[in-house]
Amino acid sequence: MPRPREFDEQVVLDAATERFWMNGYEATSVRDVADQMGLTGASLYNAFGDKRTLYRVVLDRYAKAALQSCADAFEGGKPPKVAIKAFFDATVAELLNDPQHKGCLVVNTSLEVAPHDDEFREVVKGVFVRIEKYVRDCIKAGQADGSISTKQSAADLARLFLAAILGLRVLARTRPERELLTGLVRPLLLVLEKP
Amino acid sequence: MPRPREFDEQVVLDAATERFWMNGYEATSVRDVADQMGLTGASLYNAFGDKRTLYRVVLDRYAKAALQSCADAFEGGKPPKVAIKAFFDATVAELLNDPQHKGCLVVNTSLEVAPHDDEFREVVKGVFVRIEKYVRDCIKAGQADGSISTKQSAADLARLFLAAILGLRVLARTRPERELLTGLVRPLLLVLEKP
DNA sequence: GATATATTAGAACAAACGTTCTAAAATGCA
DNA sequence: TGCATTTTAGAACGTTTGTTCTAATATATC
Repeated sequence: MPRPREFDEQVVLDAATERFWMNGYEATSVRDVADQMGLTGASLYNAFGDKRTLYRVVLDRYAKAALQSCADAFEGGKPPKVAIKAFFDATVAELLNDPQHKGCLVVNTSLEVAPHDDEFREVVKGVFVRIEKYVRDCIKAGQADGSISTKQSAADLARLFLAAILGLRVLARTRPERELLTGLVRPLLLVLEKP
Repeated sequence: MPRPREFDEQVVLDAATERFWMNGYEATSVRDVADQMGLTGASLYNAFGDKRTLYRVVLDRYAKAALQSCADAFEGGKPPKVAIKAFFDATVAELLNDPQHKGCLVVNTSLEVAPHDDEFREVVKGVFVRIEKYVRDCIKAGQADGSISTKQSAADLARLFLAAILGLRVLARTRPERELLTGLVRPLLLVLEKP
């Protein structure tokens, strides 16, 4: 029987996530990420394959967690408008609570690696589509129970909210100012109100 | 007197822009960009300094052009709401007309290089702040002449519009679908209407 | 306790990176 | 015409890259 691993897979993957998230894919060398994980290069390759495969694992884990927090926000049985407001409040809080202003790994990936890698493009696209769907279903429920205006289609409203979520996550990297992020959410929520 | 240059500076800078814009900073090698410019490595270093300095020139040129098109949209004397709608229509058209879906070089830079380079961070920040100001001044004018609702502050509305612009430019890279981009603009413009 | 098996550490690899050097080529002014 | 100066082309520089190889190490079963 083999010699057992000396590391905890979840712990070292958290470390790898941190490094890629902070520095980006290209700017992070295998030695960088291996050091942060506390592994030697050979152990990293043995356990996770090459750099790209490791990044894929890291991104999948991150995406899964992100979508889970979406599910928590939108499937908790809260009234639609409350759920949406809570989701944005949580997003803003999360972005402001990160002292390193790493933004969102999926958004970062969508601009850095997805453009020249179809597989990663599909991962990113899938996350965006799913977020959009969570929001759209929530808005539809609100329109059905009369709490949300039907002046605009749920599809278009969800599209706008998706764009705002991405815009938030871009701004959080360059201008992580509380007033900016909280301020833009205020008029956004207004589009849900009836005239 | 010196031997004259064989290349047109504006032409080769356009070529460099294309390459960096398409591939990103880290994923573009000096040989890549020199080939696209039609220059040898030595000529490139002689004329523009190192890779980072060249990227800085490229980004500055791009930012200047982007802000000029903002000025054109917002300082043409059009009624505020018309100007804003025209600006978004032009943005969407520009993003959809690019078959390579390169998005926006400033936004790309804001996530790839700005996070670990203070100088570039300031450039990106400056562009975002200026765009926000164009929009804010336009909205203020609309609120003053009564054509735009005063229910939300011009500051917050401009923040939302800035986030939407950035969201548009992120989405255009992964999901360059006309219905998505035009659809999200519809409810956005609604927040300007009076109740 | 010996064997089989997987992990480890660190050296080693070729390729690609950003950058600089060497010489030849080309110009305007003396 | 020749001098001074700059650009050019392409080889060359030392690093760093992603990846693999070589041994030595450590365990679970026999």
